[in-house]
Amino acid sequence: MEQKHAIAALAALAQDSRLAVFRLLVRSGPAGLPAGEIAQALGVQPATLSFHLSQLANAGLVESRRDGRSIIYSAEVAVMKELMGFLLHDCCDGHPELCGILETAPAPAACCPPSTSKGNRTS
Amino acid sequence: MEQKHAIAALAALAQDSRLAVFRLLVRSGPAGLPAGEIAQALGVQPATLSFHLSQLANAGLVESRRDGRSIIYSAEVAVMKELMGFLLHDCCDGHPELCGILETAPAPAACCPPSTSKGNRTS
DNA sequence: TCCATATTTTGATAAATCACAAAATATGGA
DNA sequence: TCCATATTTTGTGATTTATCAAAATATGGA
Repeated sequence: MEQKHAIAALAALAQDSRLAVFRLLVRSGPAGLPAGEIAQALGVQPATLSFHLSQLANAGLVESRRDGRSIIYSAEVAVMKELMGFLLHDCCDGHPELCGILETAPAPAACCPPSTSKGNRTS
Repeated sequence: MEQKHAIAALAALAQDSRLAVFRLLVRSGPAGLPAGEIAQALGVQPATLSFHLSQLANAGLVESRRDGRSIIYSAEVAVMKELMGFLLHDCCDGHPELCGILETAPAPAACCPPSTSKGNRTS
């Protein structure tokens, strides 16, 4: 991932409606959601949502597929991983133990806490 | 982490100079770098850099400490982790295996590839 | 105290971004 | 084909953001 692409992704997420859209799509997984449902769930007008969805799509954070009259959007989680890698690239100049990022829960764990255990507190 | 804070962090990173600053500080680890060196390394004017550094600091992405006449900035990697967790919260509605995020290298691994092993099997 | 260095703050202009309304495009069914 | 539904595109005004120059603040040493 190059800087230009990273900026596009970050800028796409740095907006209230778009961040909400993305997180909603992350929750809905590969199945995704039609634009209409997203608009309804978030209470934004269809035209405004469409604007934001295209921003997210241009940044590669969501993908779309048509299903009849609806267009289903879903999150591209892999791009998020790339973004993370880019942001934290070569941390501590090859001595990652210095920043302690490996010692505590990594992003995926924070992302997907197992629904079975609730008493999950990070010390 | 709340949405407001996440937006602030994302917006702070969604800018060329600031993203470069942050990644430079990630590389320099807890030791950090004085503002002057950052300005020189990136070729931005001190006043402009100061503006960007305060944006990053307000977002909690960097911290500063004084060392004589210099002010040393360093990256707050922990905040990045929180941000990741927030962005990918409850992915796939409790079925993270669906998006495959757990199966490949997580963000920290991408961040800090162990210098010893390179065998990274991503399908 | 006085001066040089390091950094931040202020002020102003140019550019980018957001939200809404209205019109346009695409699909499915009668 | 014609119409209703779903989504996108276009146009506009208001807000935000980035950059530079100049002034202000803070620290260390003579």
